[in-house]
Amino acid sequence: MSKRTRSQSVTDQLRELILQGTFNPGERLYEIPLAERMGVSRTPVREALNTLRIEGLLDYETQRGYGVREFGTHDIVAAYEARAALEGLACRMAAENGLSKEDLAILERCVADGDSLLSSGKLLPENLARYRQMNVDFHETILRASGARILGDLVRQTHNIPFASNRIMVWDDYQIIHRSHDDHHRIFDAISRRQAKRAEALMQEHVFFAGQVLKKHIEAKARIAEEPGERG
Amino acid sequence: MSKRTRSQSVTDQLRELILQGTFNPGERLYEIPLAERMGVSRTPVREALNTLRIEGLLDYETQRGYGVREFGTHDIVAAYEARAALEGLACRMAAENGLSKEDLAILERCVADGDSLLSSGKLLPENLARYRQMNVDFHETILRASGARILGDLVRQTHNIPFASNRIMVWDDYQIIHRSHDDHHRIFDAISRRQAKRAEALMQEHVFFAGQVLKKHIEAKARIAEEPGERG
DNA sequence: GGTCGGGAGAATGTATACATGAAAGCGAGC
DNA sequence: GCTCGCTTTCATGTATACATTCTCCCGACC
Repeated sequence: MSKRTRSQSVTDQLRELILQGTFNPGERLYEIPLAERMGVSRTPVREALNTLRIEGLLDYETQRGYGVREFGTHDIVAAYEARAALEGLACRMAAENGLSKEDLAILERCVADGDSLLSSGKLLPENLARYRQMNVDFHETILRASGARILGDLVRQTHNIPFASNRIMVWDDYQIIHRSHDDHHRIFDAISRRQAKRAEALMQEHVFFAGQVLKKHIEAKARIAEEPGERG
Repeated sequence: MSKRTRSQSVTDQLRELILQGTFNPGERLYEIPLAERMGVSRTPVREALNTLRIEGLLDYETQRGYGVREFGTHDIVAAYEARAALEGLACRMAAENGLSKEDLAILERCVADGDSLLSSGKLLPENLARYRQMNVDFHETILRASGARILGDLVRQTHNIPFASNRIMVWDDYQIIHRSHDDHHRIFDAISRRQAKRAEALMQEHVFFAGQVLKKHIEAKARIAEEPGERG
């Protein structure tokens, strides 16, 4: 593919580290140690820090440097609500405008691929990556088909929250995945028939629901992590 | 206030230049001429270009530099639709959570100030800046009161489109301004009474309508600019 | 003993030199 | 005459040296 600069590489690495929770919330990030860790000079590191600040992952104060922004369940839910509103809007616009043959084919393909991957009654671990890719393709195609580049830009930003990325999913419940893929069926149907309002409502609910699932997942995890210490 | 770095200063200057339409759509921006023009080295210019790229004002390709992104009426309308969805969501969340005494007081004050500035039956030119500030305060207070920092971040991005900033308004029609301020009255009422859904709908319409007004304004301008040449 | 002020150290901000890669023009060969 | 490829030129990418400012600590003065 296309060659990437050190800046881009460092940005991606650092973003990944932050999204994975490598750093503590509020932890300060110093340029020089980061540069040494990444094996580059301060220049690409500074560009990466600036980039991630604008993407909303870092806090910054003039002459005082960068710190990892703190996120709570509240922020994650809000990000999903925003994403639901934005993707719902994109879905409506796409349905109103009508999709190109090519985009319709991509969506149809996504739906069919999902059917196939889920046909065994569960999602096999070796199919995880393909399912995830299918999901990303589905959503990005609709965003693109909306004809409004800004919507994609904004949605991408809602992924820049730890745990909120569309690459993160709760995989342990087949029922939930199945329902989610059923949403795709219905969204595809609504878009094909140019039922704009229905398409919008379906997409809103689809994304909102994913956020609720993730929220419960995180809260359950937090409960498990806390409980062992205390006892009744 | 706080001291600003050259990078921040250059970023703000450059953003302003682009939003004002100083550069032609698609025009390439070279680092060295820009640096000379701004009286700084390439370093702050590069940071500014990177920042504005992420903000969505510039296009960029590796090893090929930056260009001014092209925007059409379509993009502006889409930005307003996105903003309507996001601010509507923020408004609903604010109404659901309930506002602090201080925030309620700010909104009340904004409404009263607007009444006062419009009481003469028109908006005097010398009151323009104050009205504009009032409008910004009103919207930002609600965004803050939503409790979701990401919503403010996203909305700010929708302003980063030429002509789409909340600082731009169509001032030549008192009726429209009056109606817009009447929206503020009703939004304040809905938020005070914790009528979340009503607050959301009002804010959506408030922003959407502003976008439509702006669209007509731009189209009218374009028509005037083109017509003199042809005669039928 | 507490507080204010100065200085040392360190981190960020900026400039500049150097490296890398892209694009365009010129020349040679087909 | 056209095309391919080399070379030159210039813009971007990166490293590094230097400037500025913040922070923290220590000492003097109240």
